Amino acid sequence: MPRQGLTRRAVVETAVQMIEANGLDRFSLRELARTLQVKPASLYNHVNSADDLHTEIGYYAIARMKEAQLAAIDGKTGDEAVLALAMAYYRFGKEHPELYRVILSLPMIRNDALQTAAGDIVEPIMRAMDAYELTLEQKMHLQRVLRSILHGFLTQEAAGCFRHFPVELSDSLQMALRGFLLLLRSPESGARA
Amino acid sequence: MPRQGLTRRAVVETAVQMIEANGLDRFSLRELARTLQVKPASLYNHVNSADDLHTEIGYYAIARMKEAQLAAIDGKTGDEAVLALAMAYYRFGKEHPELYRVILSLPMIRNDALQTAAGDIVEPIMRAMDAYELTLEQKMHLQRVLRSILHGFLTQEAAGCFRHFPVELSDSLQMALRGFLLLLRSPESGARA
DNA sequence: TCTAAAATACTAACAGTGTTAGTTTTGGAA
DNA sequence: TTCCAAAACTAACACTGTTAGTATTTTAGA
Repeated sequence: MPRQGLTRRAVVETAVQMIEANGLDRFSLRELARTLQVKPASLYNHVNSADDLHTEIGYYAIARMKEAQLAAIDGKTGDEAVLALAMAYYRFGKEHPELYRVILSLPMIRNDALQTAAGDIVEPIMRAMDAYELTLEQKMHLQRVLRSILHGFLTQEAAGCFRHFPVELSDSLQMALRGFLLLLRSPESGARA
Repeated sequence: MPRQGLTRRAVVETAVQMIEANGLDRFSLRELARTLQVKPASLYNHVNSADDLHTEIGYYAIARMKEAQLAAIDGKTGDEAVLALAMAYYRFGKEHPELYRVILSLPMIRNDALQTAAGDIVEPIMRAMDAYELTLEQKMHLQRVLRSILHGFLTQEAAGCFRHFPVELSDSLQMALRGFLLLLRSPESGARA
């Protein structure tokens, strides 16, 4: 049959497009194959398994997220950088909910590549905290705290857990971030902006 | 054929047992039917769909979680109550990771029953903040903040996002909670223990 | 108590999923 | 031009949830 000229890259990219358009739930290898005008089995020439593809999409998503965050903090320092990073993180989750779902469904434990991908998520946050006089250990704790806040907020908002209460979502997020800034300069973590 | 005497309740409970034992991923209606010594189609006499069962398991999980939290804050007030609640929330997520996954995979938007279930998650947190002089609106914001922190921490830890950094997990959590306590008594939220 | 109705379990099948083995076609390099 | 490896194919398997239609068993009413 006429060769489609598929590549691993093309497979991943159209998969991303389909997931962003129709959602992760409605995505399947068969639909992907149909879109690429190929039989399902042919995908296995470019991808080892559905899991493999899933992981690859995760790498792609993490790269885009890191990009957005680095761009957001560019030229900023201190609280301004931290807030800019936080909002960039939040915005990515809101604007690419399906890609964000892919990221958080990655089992980061499995292999080394995933570990370094996890590092890519951390890097912009660490950089945003550059200006603070904190030990590396403190920064690592704080980075976990900020990610918890942002990730928890995003996923609960997406799941609808924050509905039905007639108070502004953005105010809640602002309050959470204010708490993080308090932590950044609180005595026990020994920071100065 | 000999009737098994199944009830909706029994179906849900063995489903919970199977999920806690083998994980949510390995769970299926066919396995459930086999465990109950029944053909798959027979389950539909007690359950409308896999989704329906999933929702019912969610109710069960939320009830157990609420229980644990109310027990934890019993007789406590102020910071002590808040910290006890937070640790109970965290502990539930650690000890029942699969049930916790069921809870967070519930689309809380869908129907009214799920909305009230979402209320069950909120109630213990609101009660833990009883002693603080806060407006209802402030408490609602703060409740969202605390849930974000705890949920975000739990899911990222479970996904392995916190590995590979040689700093204590519990210290990170403690720092996050310290930040929340700071927020509780910060001027802008106008609280006093 | 006997009968009608409702509940329960069944068989058989469908459409969907990912995946594999084995086969054919194709494009490019020797 | 031949030959080989890559890429596409067909056909099938095992699994998923789900439905329609059919027995059987229990329950409720006359």
